[in-house]
Amino acid sequence: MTFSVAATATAATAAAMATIVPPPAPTATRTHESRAAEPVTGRCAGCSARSKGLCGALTTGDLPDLSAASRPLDLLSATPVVMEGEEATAVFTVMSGMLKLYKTLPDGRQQITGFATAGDVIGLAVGTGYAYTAETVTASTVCRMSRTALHRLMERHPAVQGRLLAMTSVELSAAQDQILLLGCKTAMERVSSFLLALSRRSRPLADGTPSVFLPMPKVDIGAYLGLRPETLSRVLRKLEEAGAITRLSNDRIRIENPAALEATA
Amino acid sequence: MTFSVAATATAATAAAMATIVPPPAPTATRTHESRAAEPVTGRCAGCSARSKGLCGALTTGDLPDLSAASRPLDLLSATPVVMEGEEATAVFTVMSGMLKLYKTLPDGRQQITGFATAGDVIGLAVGTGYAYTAETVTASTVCRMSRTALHRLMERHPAVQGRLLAMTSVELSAAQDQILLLGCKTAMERVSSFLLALSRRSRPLADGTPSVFLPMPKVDIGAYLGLRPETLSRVLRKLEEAGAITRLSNDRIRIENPAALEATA
DNA sequence: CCGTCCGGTTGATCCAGATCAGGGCGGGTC
DNA sequence: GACCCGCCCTGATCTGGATCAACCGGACGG
Repeated sequence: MTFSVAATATAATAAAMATIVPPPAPTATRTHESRAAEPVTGRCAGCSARSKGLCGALTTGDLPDLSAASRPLDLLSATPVVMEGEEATAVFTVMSGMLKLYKTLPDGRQQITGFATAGDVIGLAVGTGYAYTAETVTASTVCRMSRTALHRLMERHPAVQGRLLAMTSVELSAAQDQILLLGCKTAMERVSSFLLALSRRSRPLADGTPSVFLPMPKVDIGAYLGLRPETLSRVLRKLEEAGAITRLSNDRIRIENPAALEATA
Repeated sequence: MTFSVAATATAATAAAMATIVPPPAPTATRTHESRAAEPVTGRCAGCSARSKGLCGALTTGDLPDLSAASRPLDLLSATPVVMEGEEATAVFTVMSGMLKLYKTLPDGRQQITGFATAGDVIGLAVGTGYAYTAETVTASTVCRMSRTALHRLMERHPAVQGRLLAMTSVELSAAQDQILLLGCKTAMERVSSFLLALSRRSRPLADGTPSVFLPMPKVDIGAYLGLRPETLSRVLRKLEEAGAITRLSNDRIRIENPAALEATA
C-alpha cells in the first residue's frame, strides 16, 4: 500500500547507476563502495545517522535487520544518486554531506525542491518513478536500501512505517512553506527566510553568534529560491550593508542580527 | 508517533469553531449538524466518500468503528473549518463541495496551497497547530474526526496508517509539482498546467470534450498560481483567442485543444 | 610561469507581470 | 423599479527581478 506499486528487485546499485548516467560535469564522478568487509551486525551500530531517519525507529536489538538490508556508499561531489522518472528501486539515507533534489522542465529549467543532509531519506516515490533527481553537492556518504527491503522492514517493524509517515508529514509541511515563499515573497524576503531557516538548523560559531554553511554554489541557492544568482548576490550585499549578516568566506555567513532578518522575512 | 504530539481531547466541534471565528464575509456563515438522528452503523455505509480518503482503507465490517468516530457537517460557503496555527484537535474528510487551503503572511498576503474536494483529508498537522487555514469555497459537507479518534482507529486498523502515508506522499508530490510551477514557470505555463491538471481529474462533457469546473473566484485561482487576477484574466483570453479553450460560463471552461495546452505548459 | 575556466560580483538594460484606474454586469436588497 | 456591491474584464503605467555584458580572482593544467 504505502508506496503503491511493489518495487521490482532489479539489482542495480547506486554505484552502477552513477557510472551509467552521463557525468554532468567534466570533474570525475567515480563512486566506490566502502566498508563492505566490516561485520554486518556492527556497521549500523556505529553509524553517525543511527538515531535519525528511518533507523531511529528501530531499537538496538533490530540492528542486524537494518545492517542486512542496507549498504553504505561513499560518493564524490556532483554524483547523481537517483534520476527523476527512473524506476524507483531503492531509497537512500544520507549519512554525511549534502545533496540537492531538483525537478527539470523539458526545456532544461531546473527547480531545486530541497537540500538533503544527514538523516534525510531520499528516493521515496509515490508511483514507480522517482519524483526528482538527487545529486551530491559535496562529497557524501549515503546508505542504500532496496524498496523490497524497506517493505520487509516495515512489515517486521511497524514503527518504521510510523516514522516514515512522520518524516513525510514534516517534508510536506516544509514544501508548503516553500510554496508560500515562492508564491508571495520578494527576493529580500526569500533570502532572509532561507538564511533564518538554515541558521535554526546549524550550530552557532564559537563566540555564540549564529552562522550558516553554504557549500552549494550560488546558482543552486537561486534555483531553490526562484531567483537568479545575480539577484541573490545583490540581495546578500544589501543585507551585509544593512549589518544583518557578514560574509566570512564564500561558503560561510555569520548572522549578525537575526531580528533584522526576521523583520525582512 | 505519526503526527507527533498527542492531541488533547478538547471537545470543540467544527460547528462551534465556525461560529466562534469572525465571519470573513458579510454573507451568513451559519453551520448546522445534520443526519445526527440516523442509525450510527448505517451512516458511513451510504457515504459518497466511502471508498475515498481514510475510509477506503477499512472494510465494510469496520464501518461501526468509523461511524462512531466521525460526524458529518453541512457547511455554507466561505465557512472556515480549520485555522492556521490553532491547536489541531480534529481532521476532516471532504464528502462534497470544495475548500481552499491557504497560508497567510503577517501583512495579509495569502498563498493558497491547494483546493480540497471529495475524498481529501484536511487538518493533518505535524505539530500541535494546523499548518494552514481551510475554508469552504462552495457549500460543502465534511466529516469530522477527532485526533484521538484517528489515533485509536490507526491502532485498531493498521491499514489506516498505510493509507495515511500513501495520501501524504501523494500530497507531497503534488506540493513539489507546485514548487516547480511557482519557481520556474511563466504565467501562461502556470495557467495551462493548472487547467490540464484539473481536466485530468474531472469528467468530460456529454460530447466527450474535456472541461473543468472552477467554482472558486478568480482571485483564489490567482492566489494558488502566484498570479494577480488581472494576469489570469489576460492569460485566459489569450488561450481562448488561440483556440485552446472556450469559456462556457464564468465557472466552466471547455478544453478545445489539450495538445495546445500541453505545448504551453 | 602563463592561459583557461568557472564561480561570483557588478553595472546597464529590458520585460513579464504587478499595480493603478475605469467600466460592465449579474445578483442581491429595499 | 432603483440601488448597491462583488466579481470580472480591460487598458495604461510602473517596477522588481531577469537578462545581457563585462570583469575579477582563485583553481587548475600545461
